[in-house]
Amino acid sequence: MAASTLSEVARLAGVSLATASRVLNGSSRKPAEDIAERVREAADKLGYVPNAQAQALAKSSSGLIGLIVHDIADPYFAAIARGVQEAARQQNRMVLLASTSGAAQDEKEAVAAFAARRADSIVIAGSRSVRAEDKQGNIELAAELDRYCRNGGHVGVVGHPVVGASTTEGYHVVKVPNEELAAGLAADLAATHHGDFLIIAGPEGLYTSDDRVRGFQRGLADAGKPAAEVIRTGFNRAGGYEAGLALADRIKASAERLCIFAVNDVMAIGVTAALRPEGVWIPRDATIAGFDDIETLRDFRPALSTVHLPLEDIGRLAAGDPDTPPVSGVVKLRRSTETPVESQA
Amino acid sequence: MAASTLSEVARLAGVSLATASRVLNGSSRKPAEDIAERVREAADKLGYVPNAQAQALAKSSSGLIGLIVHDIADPYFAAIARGVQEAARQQNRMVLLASTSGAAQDEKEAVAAFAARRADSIVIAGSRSVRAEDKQGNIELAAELDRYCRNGGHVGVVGHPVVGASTTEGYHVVKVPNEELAAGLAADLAATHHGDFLIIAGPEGLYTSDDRVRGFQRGLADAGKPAAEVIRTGFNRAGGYEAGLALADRIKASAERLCIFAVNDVMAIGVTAALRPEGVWIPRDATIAGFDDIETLRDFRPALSTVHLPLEDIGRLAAGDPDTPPVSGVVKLRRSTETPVESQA
DNA sequence: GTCATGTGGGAAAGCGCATTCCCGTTGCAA
DNA sequence: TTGCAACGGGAATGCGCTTTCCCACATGAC
Repeated sequence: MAASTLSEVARLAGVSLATASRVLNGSSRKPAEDIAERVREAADKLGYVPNAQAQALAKSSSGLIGLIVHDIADPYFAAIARGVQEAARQQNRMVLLASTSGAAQDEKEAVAAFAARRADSIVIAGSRSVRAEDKQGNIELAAELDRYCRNGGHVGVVGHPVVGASTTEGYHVVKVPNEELAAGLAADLAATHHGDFLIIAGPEGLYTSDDRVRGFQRGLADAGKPAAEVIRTGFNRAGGYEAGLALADRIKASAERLCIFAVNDVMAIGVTAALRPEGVWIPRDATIAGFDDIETLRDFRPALSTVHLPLEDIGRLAAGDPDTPPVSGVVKLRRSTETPVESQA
Repeated sequence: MAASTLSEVARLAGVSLATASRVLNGSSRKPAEDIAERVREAADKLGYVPNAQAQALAKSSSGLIGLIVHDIADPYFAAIARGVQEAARQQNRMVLLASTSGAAQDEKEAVAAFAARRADSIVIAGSRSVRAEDKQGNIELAAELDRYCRNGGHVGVVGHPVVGASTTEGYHVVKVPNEELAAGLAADLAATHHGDFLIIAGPEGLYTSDDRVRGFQRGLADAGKPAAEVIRTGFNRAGGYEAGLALADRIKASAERLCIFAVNDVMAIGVTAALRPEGVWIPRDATIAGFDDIETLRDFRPALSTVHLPLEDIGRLAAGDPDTPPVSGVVKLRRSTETPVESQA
């Protein structure tokens, strides 16, 4: 049994298709109340559910908003997704999800799929990359996006413009002041930490990571500190863990406390997790700060110093919500970078 | 400029609509290679992207799979969402997301919206509830689902059947052995813990919570222990936090260590977070176990004893992936329920 | 050479709906 | 009473595509 159609409803109510349509879906023309009532009754009796596909086809507007993330189970993206979801809800739309694990090629396919579904707008979260292996993918992605925009689509990108995208109509970037905030974090840390700094970053070419590294270094420089050494690894917990493992001996051997900046929270957690079984305690033997202020991680101990980012707002902004304030982060210094009492003075 | 259509492609290639369709979208009839090539070239030149809406309308199959969660930012749901997403990818579909914060009324609307989009199948994650205030909502939800199934839709529900749903064709439940696993957890804990047990549960009527409570009590009984006191609170971190606050004094006053079972991990984390500033240390002053084994929480210290649930698999199963093994959880005893050395013997 | 068979392309009929015309009614002013 | 505008309902068209049906042609066997 297929779902009942509008024409069935119209027939049962004894009215024309047009009238039934006008009654059931908001039209500017309002049929008389008695007729409307008859139509509604008929629809109710048949359990009529309008076919959104057909509506979309007829009106050429799908009520869909596409969301592209690396991994929906990553709390960073999940938080953004929540914001997008909320904005969609307000706009009376639904969100279409695509996970791509960050490959530009996959993202291109996702954009094409969204375009095929005639999504009203597309949100791309997740860091852009200029790595060589992504070059071809980036070009194709940019072309696909460009085409989508020219066909009237709206695109919201979190963080950085898609590499090579010519800024066309309907394309907007939610800027995240990664560099400034990282600089701020460095400044705050430099105020109390007197030893070396070390940065655990994602792979080179990842914009978000690179921005944060640059900002942090600038902050250090402004504070009159020497540049920090940079270790490159995966942009996730596993990457942090690995780096932590590699670092343990060095920390234990050194007399001075090291201040580690991991370019995102989950990496910082990974570092901490690797260091702990090695007997390296935070903040006693080393201090560490992250970035993002992931909600699920706030109960970690030692509480992680980080930079708070309004991820939900970012999602809302990218989804085109006009009432959301612009992105502004806040440095949160917590226990993980506290200077222990015995080493003060 | 609207996207180019199939008929434009056909015209440019000098073939009929039918032929173009057969070339570009998998049909059983394969046009001759030279013609096919011409069509593909034309499509390429025009940047043709098939209109999935129109395709869906014509073949009455949308390639959409709807996912209903309470909150996509909750790591539990995010993990399930990842599984659903993967299954969708394998089936060459896209997932449509809806967050409802658990209200049956909202879920009903989400189902209706999915039905309107002619989603091929719907996955409902999140706990069902028999609370009085959800009664009406549940009835409507069941009716909506029933209608959707009769119209040929497939529904996968995580955990428990929707209250009042008559098991129709196309309706399947991914059973999660909450009760058995909770019993297993209780048995394992009872083997080493000799004091009282206490359960921090979600609101009464929430199936998942109730099952875990019942299972835990049964496990205690089987081990010859008296039933645990049950505290009811919110099924989230805030609920756990509140309960922890209320519990702190009692724990401090008591000479005996209490073993707390929070019915999910985030609640357990909430409890721990509330207890910590009160000077109550886990596992020294009390032990605690959770449920779900949320990935993001695995780096918490003390490591949380819990029951591992294959959340991604659950998502995959609910999305109708046939290759996924059935759900089986595992009790994970970790540091949070370890008996400290000084109190042994 | 004829007819059955098969092959491959095209015309056309929808899929379910919104919307533009079109036309019969009604209300009101002149 | 007539004329005109405003109103409200219906027929028909089209959104972009799939698919059935039909037909022209080529091929083979007899």
